[in-house]
Amino acid sequence: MTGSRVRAAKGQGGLLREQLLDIAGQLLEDGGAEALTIRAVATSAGVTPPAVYLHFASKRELVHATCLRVWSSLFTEMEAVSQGVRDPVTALYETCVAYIAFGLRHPAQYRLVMDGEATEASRQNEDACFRYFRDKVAACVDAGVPVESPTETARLLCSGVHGAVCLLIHQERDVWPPDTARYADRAASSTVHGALLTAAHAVQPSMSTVIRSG
Amino acid sequence: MTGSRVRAAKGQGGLLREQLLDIAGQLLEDGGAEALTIRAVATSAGVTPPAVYLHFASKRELVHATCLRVWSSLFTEMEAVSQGVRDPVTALYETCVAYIAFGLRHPAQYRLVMDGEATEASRQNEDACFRYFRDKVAACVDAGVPVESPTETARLLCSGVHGAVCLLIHQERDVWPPDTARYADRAASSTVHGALLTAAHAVQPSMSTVIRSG
DNA sequence: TGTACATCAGTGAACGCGCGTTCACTGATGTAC
DNA sequence: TGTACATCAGTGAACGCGCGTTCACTGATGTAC
Repeated sequence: MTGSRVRAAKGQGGLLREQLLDIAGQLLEDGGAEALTIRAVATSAGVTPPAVYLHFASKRELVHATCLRVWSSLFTEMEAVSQGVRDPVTALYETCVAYIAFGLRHPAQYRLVMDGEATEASRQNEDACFRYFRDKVAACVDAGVPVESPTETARLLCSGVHGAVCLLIHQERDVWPPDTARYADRAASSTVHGALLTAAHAVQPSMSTVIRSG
Repeated sequence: MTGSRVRAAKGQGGLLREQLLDIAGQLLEDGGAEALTIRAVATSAGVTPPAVYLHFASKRELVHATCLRVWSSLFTEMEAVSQGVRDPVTALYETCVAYIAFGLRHPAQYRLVMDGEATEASRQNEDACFRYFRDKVAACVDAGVPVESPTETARLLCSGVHGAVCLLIHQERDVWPPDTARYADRAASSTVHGALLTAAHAVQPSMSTVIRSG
């Protein structure tokens, strides 16, 4: 792809590492997980495949490093939206919207970190994500929202936003749904409502409980 | 695996087709999607790889036929649980539980049909699944549950149950959560609550709306 | 200031692997005469 | 009743493919003397 690359200066071999990660992200974005191969990354960087092994011990490590970048972006975006939001339930809602929006903007990246093989670091990041939601729930509890188990509630939230992302990623983009932002909104709303309501009184839904709620 | 297979009688070549599909399902169950190869299916059936091509034109068609079987099982199980349930919201809830339970019982199959490449038939089945949920929502509407858009609500339901399945599939089985049945229950409850509540008054959640609901 | 040397960022060719798939062939079995 | 033949369910060996990875090598550059 590139072709005209100048060899890095003596102490600057590490530059290629960053470049390779940039390219890995781009390949992922353009062609999904199966487009992310050592050969493609190397070629696109204007370098031969063995050069990749100067910076990553294996493909696994390249993928792993790519995943860490994705997690990092996700956390950054989630933290940004709830800054300065007073109402903790609204903050939780905004966090969900940010999560869903991130997944939709970077579908291949999202799939990679969620469906990829479970390394120790990936498990730690998933855990951090879960804890992030749980802390947001705890803030709601502090503000008086009735929640039996913040842990269980956080799981419901993770499940809800993940499902919303999956469903939208899976669809052909231009066909469905007509309004992505609206869908993300509704999905986040549904997730928060459902999780907190279920957390408040752990009962199976029936017509009476739902109608009363409406 | 098998080894001692007797060649099918003259008119009975089709028997192998069914056997191959059985084996494909088993391989999927045991080793996930990447264990499903022409060679593995053939070997496990006690037959050579080219024999598979007597019954399937390509690997793609074998996978496709496997997917159709999975969809069929899912539909059967969903239809079974809501038979004879009076309360339409409860019926909807039971349908969600059945969906989630199916996904947890057949994780590899579930992933294959959901994440696999989109053929025309797979799109039709997804659509049928979506319509199934929408019909259940329509039944709620008929019974007086306030729902702005059954279509949008059905999407939220699909999203919710899908997320619940994904999250549980993704975890190591014995580690989390402690009680799978309870989780399925809560996730279904949360999904139905959230979807119907969001459908009733399409607002973003805030502390006031949630506390009033609880 | 000149020169030998170690270091470092790469190259080029090749390896083995498992995969889907193809092709020419085989051997049993029902059927027509 | 016997025999030639078409049919059909397979076999066995091989193909090309792209992949991750390895190995011996190269050529520029900073550094020690």
